[in-house]
Amino acid sequence: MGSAKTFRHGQILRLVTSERISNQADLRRRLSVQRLRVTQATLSRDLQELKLVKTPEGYRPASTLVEEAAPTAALARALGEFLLDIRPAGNLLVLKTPPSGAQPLAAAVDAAKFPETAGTIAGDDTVLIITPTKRQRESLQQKIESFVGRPLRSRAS
Amino acid sequence: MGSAKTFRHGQILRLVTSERISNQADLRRRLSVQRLRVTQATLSRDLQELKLVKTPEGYRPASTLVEEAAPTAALARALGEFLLDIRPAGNLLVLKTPPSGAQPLAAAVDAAKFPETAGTIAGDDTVLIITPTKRQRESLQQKIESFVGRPLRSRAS
DNA sequence: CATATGGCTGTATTTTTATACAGACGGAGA
DNA sequence: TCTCCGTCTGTATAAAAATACAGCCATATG
Repeated sequence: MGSAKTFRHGQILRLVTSERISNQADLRRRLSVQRLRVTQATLSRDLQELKLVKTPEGYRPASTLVEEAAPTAALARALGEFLLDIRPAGNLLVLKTPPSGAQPLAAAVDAAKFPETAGTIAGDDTVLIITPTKRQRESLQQKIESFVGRPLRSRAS
Repeated sequence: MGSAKTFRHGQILRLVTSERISNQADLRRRLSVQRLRVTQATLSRDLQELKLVKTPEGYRPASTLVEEAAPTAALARALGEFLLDIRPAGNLLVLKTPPSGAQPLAAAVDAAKFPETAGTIAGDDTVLIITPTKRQRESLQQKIESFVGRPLRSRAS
């Protein structure tokens, strides 16, 4: 008998793909229905070996975690990659990027769906963000700056 | 001041994408370097809001978890999708699939690298698995059947 | 056969994460 | 202004997960 573990792994995979199992005690209960009695410790090891990670929706194979992350994650990446400068101007916010960086950055800003943005326009190395009021521009600017972890060139008001 | 949380989220995203952070206490330490002092409880909430999940390689945005799962996970899926019947024959194991299902199923079997398999041959709707001995075929068959959660058509010996 | 080795598991415990609860704060409206 | 509400956070605790350690069993080796 050396296939008990393999068998159990198969059952675990079936269970987690077919129903929502939110913790190891849960998994243990489901398995015991199938005459598989093991301890939580063993399941902890099993889940690691199967590369299943715990998500709010239960355990998932790492590969199928294709759901969208919070859009802010993409924005943080885009800002880190493209943002050179922030230039506020009344109710407008101008973001400078390297050549051809504006489009992807603007896309990320759009995806973040900030309530302050009335609209964005992207050129080649410039993104223009339009907000209804100066106050909202300040709010948005503050948020965007919070995503940037390094100093920018200038930010004269 | 309502952007403290947003700022912290940005910093967290930067941290987890740039370095390997293996638990919340760790994250807490890194943040405190940046003058951000919060408790573990807050970080637990933050990570949930940012949809970051804990993996052996640190916290990751759910979307970028593109690494390969354990090959058995892929096999379980492939079996669920393609396997119609298991037909043992001495030291051979024949898997029947729907039309054009054999190639992907065989690929998954190969990837699983069972020690019993001497080789596999895939036609259009048939996978032939060759094992050195009948005993090994039985072992492999048992494993494969363990991955299947539903009854199959026949399995006459 | 006797001993050694490695894989697998359970027990007991530690470590990590989630949450119940309450307080602080700011904004909206009377 | 005062009160109500909702958001955010900390404290304390509960819940969940990981792991140190030991034992068991099967196989390998002399």
